[in-house]
Amino acid sequence: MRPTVKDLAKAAGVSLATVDRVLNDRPNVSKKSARKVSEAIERIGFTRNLAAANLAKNKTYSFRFVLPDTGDQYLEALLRQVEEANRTHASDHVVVDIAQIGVGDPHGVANYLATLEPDRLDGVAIMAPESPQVRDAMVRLNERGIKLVQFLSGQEKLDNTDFVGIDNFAAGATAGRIIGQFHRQQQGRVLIIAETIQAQDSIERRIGFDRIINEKFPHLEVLPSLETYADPARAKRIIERSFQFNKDIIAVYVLSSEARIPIKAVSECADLESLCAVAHERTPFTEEAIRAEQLKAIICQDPGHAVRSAIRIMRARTDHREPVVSQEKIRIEVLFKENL
Amino acid sequence: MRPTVKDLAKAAGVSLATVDRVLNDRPNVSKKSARKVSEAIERIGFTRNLAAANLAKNKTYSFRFVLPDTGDQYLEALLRQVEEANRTHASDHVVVDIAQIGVGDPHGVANYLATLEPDRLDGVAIMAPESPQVRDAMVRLNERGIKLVQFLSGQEKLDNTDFVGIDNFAAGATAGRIIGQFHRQQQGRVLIIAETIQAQDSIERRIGFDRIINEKFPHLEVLPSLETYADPARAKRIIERSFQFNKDIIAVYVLSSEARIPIKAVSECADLESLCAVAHERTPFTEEAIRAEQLKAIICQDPGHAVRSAIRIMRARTDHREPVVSQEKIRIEVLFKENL
DNA sequence: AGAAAAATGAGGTACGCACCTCAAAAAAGT
DNA sequence: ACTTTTTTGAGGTGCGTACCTCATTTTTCT
Repeated sequence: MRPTVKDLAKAAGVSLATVDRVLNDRPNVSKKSARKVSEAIERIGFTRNLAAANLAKNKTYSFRFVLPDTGDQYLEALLRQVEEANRTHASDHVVVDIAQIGVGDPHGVANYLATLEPDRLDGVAIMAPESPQVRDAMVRLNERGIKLVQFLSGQEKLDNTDFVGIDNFAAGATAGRIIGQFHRQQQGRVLIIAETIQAQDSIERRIGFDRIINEKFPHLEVLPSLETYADPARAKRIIERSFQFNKDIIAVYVLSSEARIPIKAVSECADLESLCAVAHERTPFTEEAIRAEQLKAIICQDPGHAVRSAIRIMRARTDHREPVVSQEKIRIEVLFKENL
Repeated sequence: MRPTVKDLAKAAGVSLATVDRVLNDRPNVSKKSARKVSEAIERIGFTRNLAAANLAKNKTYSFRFVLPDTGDQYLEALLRQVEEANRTHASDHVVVDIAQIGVGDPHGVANYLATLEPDRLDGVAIMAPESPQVRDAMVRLNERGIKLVQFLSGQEKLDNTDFVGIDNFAAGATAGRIIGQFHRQQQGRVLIIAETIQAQDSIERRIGFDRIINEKFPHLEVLPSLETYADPARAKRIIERSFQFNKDIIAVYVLSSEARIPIKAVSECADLESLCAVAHERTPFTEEAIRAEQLKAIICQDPGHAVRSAIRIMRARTDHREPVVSQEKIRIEVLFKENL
């Protein structure tokens, strides 16, 4: 049988009340008693029954995902996953909700974070671009005791803060590997398209991509990144011009998570099927495109896994447990038509 | 607040005892009362607090993984994952253990399964090759009330039984896609190696592989499967002969989960780096090989995810809940050097 | 109508823990 | 040695559920 607090009290030679004081950091415990208890914990291998503890505390975990208010398909998938997680965890006394915020306005995000109170919220998973204000607000959130997860976003990693997401250098390198291997003997140029290259993740992917192409596939020439600014007309214009000036484009790599605009623009001025196009994130659009062999590969991170991982981490932190590292590592998935 | 049994009793207009009788399938309940209770459950959205229930029942879940006793690296990884899961779930009143059985002997496996008692074991995850005896023993396990998961194995899927693993047709097709795309304009032959083609998963992978090569990359010729029977000397002999008779082998696909023997044999009679070699499962060996670019891609299923998934499913079934389908789907992962 | 059977309600105990009070003991300060 | 402060122990209550007993009511059967 697993030892209980009673066994622990007996083993430590103190009363239940003292054990309780030690376990829950209550005042008025002598060093000697504290030591006796911790020693006994080690000796008999006591672990608190979290279910019983939460029952007694009548605790419900409350977590929030702070996400951008853009409307792209990847974000929609995330929203769905959060809602699903909320449903499936409801029986677990875990409540998850969403706040969508204009991430274009770092000040607004910071203000929002400043309003969050630790008595009503246990943890926050934040997806927002790097910015000093937000960064600062996050540090202060942490200080107020709200557990923090940097979620899928191209932020610099804070100390003592968990991160859920992929290594974007590696993701870019993977794209480079695929495009390179598909064109081992064929010379040509690679078109790179991003929504904006201000985004940290796009920058990192680009670096990873360039590195492997230069090193392993130097017969390919990587063009400067085009920026669509999420504007279809602009995308069409600049991509069309690129194809005019570069007749030997043989591959396309879309850095950003919203592939729809760039891929549509490319399809209007080139024969997409004969190009080797690689994009990020599985969305209805990219899925359709890979089925039609317009995209040759998709590099993605499973949003469901990401959401669940963030929740598990916030929960572990709230319980003062360590998250299980191996489970929380988000893999860089590569999808072809066959393993969708 | 979440409704409790008390709220439920009040809402149904019956006593706590009657609610208890309904919830726990105890006798002596009139149809009318049963109906009143179930109606109230719907109306107020009652869900049993599982944590409290398990506390009251003092329940520990007990699950067992029945695995082959072969010593290959993939199996070792599985064993490690099960042990890790056992550690991390210990605080959850979940105990997981392992039985390793000579799967070469279906009779032995069936006998073993017959000894398992439902009062000491809640669920079993079985990894064993297809065989009528085993199949039968599994059905009877199910009848005795032990929850069953078909685990990563090339068995025909039983009705009313959960399966954890990948679609091997799709896995083979993915291998075909990779090899095909890497050699779009280059003619040549593809060497296929299996431990034995009796194994259901090897058969399925081969079919999936052939299908896509024939359809999309007909300039590649797929050779008949070689069988190593896990014997390095034999592997070397037959592979050497294959390379002698077929000078234009440009790719190698290893069907089985143990890639070490075939890949080593190939490396001794051909220049592995210049071939496009694809294998299954991430093991220390395949990882090393892909780092050295001897393997170009690995197709795998995350053993950690598989183990955790099996446990979650067995647990859900024991609680009479439905598993969360989306979370339990095992992805076909594709690894390159860059996204290891 | 009466007896037997079935259904119901009221109440208690337990699970492992958190949190509370109050009296008693031990330690610290004067 | 005395008072004050700190520490300790004993005990209780509640979280939401399972499981048990027993008396009482309702239904069913003859």
